[in-house]
Amino acid sequence: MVAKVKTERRMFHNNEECPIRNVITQIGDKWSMLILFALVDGADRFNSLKSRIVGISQRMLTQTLRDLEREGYVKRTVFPEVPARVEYELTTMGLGIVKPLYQLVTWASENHEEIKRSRREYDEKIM
Amino acid sequence: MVAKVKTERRMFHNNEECPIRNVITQIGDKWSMLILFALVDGADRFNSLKSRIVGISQRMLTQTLRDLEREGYVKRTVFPEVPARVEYELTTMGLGIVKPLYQLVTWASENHEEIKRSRREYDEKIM
DNA sequence: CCGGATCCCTAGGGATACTG
DNA sequence: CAGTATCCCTAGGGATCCGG
Repeated sequence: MVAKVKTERRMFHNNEECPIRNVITQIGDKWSMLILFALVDGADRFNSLKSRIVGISQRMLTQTLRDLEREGYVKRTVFPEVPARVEYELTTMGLGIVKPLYQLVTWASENHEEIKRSRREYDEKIM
Repeated sequence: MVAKVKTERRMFHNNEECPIRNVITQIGDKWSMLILFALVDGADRFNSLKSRIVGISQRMLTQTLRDLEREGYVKRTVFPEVPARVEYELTTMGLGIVKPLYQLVTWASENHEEIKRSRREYDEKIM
């Protein structure tokens, strides 16, 4: 069986003490995973990321990159050129978390048709 | 190498077409994962879940359970007794998604000290 | 016991305009 | 180019009270 995530059938709840919430809360936001995946193939610059991650605003790209940097997933490098050039790349830990995330994405890809079907079915029952 | 999640270096963005966002958005909320994990060992009743998942409100437990049911992860069974008794259990698909989620949780458990360290370091640099 | 219905408040996040 | 700073609006979610 899989490892326990609870204490005596009592679930963690405090963000500080619960690794699940503590880690997933950050990655679970709107853009973090997409940015991590966008960096898997190697370093990239701000505006390149912005155009590749369709729909993200400048504000959220900056902010999420800062958060990912703070968590230790992303390394930010400023090249003192004119105009400024900034590159972002995954750290070892960033590459580390991407692996289990891919497991999830793979599962999601394989099952999201079934999930959409389940949603439709549920919604029909309600109405 | 891992499977691509992008199209020609262009990331998915639309929730309808992007399995990542489409699936993760749902379980990425505040309580879904905790509820799924709470049901791994078998079916459980509403109030039992409520006391085991410390900190969850009645409102959010109900709502999240409904969402999980709609996604197809959880089956809800009402026993026509007095007082009413309702049991929730994982479906096959619910058990399915728990596996990759555990990969993530395991990773999180192993790395969240390192992450907390990274946060402290980052915050010190800023101030 | 298991919720549904309300009220309310905050954090997340979009749009836009401005800088080194 | 790579941000910062504002404004603003909505969705998430807590607290509380009511009902089958």
